[in-house]
Amino acid sequence: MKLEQALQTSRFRNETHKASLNILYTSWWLKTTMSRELKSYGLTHEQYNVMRILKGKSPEMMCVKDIAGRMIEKNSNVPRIIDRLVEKKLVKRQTDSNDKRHTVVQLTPLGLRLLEKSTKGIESLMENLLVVTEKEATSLNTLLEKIRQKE
Amino acid sequence: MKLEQALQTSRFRNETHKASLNILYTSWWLKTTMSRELKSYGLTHEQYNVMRILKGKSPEMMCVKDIAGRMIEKNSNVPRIIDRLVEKKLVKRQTDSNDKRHTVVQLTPLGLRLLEKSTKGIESLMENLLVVTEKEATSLNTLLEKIRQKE
DNA sequence: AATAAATAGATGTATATACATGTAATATAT
DNA sequence: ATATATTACATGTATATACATCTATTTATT
Repeated sequence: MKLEQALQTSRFRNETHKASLNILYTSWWLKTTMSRELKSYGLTHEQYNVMRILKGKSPEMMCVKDIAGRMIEKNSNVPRIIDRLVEKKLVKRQTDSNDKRHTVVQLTPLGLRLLEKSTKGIESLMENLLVVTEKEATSLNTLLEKIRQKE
Repeated sequence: MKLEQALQTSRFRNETHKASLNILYTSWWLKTTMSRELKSYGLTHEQYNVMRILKGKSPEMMCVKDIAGRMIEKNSNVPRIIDRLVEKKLVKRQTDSNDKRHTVVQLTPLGLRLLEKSTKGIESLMENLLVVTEKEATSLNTLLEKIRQKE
């Protein structure tokens, strides 16, 4: 869908302005589509993101700060997301014995199984949804990093 | 900043997977940067978005549904965002006399002045921040619309 | 005209974001 | 060694998202 149609407007100052709205809209669309799929596993996008991060280091435990540093949205309130995962017994949380300021977190076997199932769902969804060539994706990555150059 | 650095990982299945994370991250970055600027005017990104939409049609009044259809995030709870704008006397809200189901909304002179000031701030911020050529921006727009082709 | 269906939006709930503040544990400075 | 600063995290608050449900009004059906 063209952005003009999605936002029901064609008032863009220039292509760069349009691109910024296009990024925000595409991100919302992606997140929404993924969230709908994740809902069938009882997960939110953020809970899934935390679990993916934990999987990346497993079977090592990770502290809250390290998880937060890998989150897409850097202001995520990771302790609270972990609260919900603990309630659902998808992760285990304990105080680090070496440094009691640290809270370390780990996927439970239940969490790992759910992550694997949901990841399959998400990956097949994305494969069908996002039909661009590797070359186009590379070009997109380059342009997005260019737009963030003053980060 | 490279995505690898932002997310502290280099585990991407392929360029398309990386692109999806890149879109989500760039969107978060953009939104955060804009929100910081908008905060100096006492506005959230969503409140600003509603006000921009109202300006686009002013001096006509707009109903809640029409505003919602133009929002970037389609699940925005527009009545509640308007609540906050009404509290701050930035918009005026009333029932449509022709169809009492409709609530029509309009910027107040105060709202219009604040919008003009904040828009100047946002535009100069973006101009300095997003340094890509028109050509690159066009190419980015094309790729984002391609990635959403199955929308 | 009376009834049913559709529409607009208000409102409720769980979760998340954004950010401020509080608290305990550890590291650093004197 | 004691005081101070820093770090890691928990927790509180306002606002937003995502979605369900309720209510008032209008439109369509019979």
